[in-house]
Amino acid sequence: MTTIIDEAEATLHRHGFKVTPQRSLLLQVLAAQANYLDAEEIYQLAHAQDRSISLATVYRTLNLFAELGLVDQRYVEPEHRREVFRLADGPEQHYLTCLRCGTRVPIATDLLDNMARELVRRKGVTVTSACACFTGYCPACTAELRREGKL
Amino acid sequence: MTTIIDEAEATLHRHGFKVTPQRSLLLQVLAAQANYLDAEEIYQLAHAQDRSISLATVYRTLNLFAELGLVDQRYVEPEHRREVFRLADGPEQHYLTCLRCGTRVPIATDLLDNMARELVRRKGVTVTSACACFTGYCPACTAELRREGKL
DNA sequence: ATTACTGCAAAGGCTTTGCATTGTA
DNA sequence: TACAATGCAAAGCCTTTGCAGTAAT
Repeated sequence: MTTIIDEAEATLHRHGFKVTPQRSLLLQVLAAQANYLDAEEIYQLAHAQDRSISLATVYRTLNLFAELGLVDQRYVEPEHRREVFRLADGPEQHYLTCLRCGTRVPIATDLLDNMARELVRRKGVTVTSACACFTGYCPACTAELRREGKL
Repeated sequence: MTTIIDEAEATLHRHGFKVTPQRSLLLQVLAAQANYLDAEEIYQLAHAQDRSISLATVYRTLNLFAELGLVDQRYVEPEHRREVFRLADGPEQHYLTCLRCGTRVPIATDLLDNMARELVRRKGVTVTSACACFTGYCPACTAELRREGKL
């Protein structure tokens, strides 16, 4: 059985890139995560397993992976300045970030797909990628704030 | 008749902030623009009218305006790292940025509103702000690329 | 043996901040 | 007059890059 990691390494190979220990390690780290992580977080996780890996390599590798379509490279609220990455396994995920507790609530992708489709229909444009970031309150905090009469 | 600028200055005053020439100038610059501008662009426009204004003041002022709700502070593709600002006059505007010619195609706000509403209905969250950035091709480039058989 | 990849440290781009000065209220 | 706001320059934060050494194919 071929894993995502195997496939990714095959992609590297197919494009003439070398499969280095650092790249394998980063694939392994990414494969173990469901959520988007920033470069620093990815670096920390990798560094814990290989003390010699550098942040520069993490950045270079993530950018390479993004070019090859192996990872989604995005921005999310509220740290909108920082890039986050996730292994491209399934459809891109979008979130609402809770202002109160920081939770990231996933947004059903069909909502965004519908929006993109409608946009294409109405305007005659082509959509190649979309980024939707919502800020607000998660269900738990919404309920709590309502209880406190603050919403 | 009270202008947007008058109202903004009244807001400043009401919150105990001083109405300085720099703030008035920036309001004037922003009021003359329909689109989102980045800090540097705003600085250039202001600087043309007042050689002594500094970029630091532009940043501080824009952040203050954002806190007071006087401007929308956003990120747009493909310069997603750079903040852009626009006087908060009417609903927030979202765009699809054309990869080929750089045009920004406005996205009908009802699409995003619908999405936010559906999100609230399905998940029980509260949405306080939304950011949608689409990347792709504008209608003209979409048509051209189709003609060239590249789409 | 090549040529790409890595680590390190320095630089880059955008934004913020410390401090002395200026100017509004 | 008092305190906020400004300009300047330096620092901060995230990311990229030059270079010499290292390693994958």
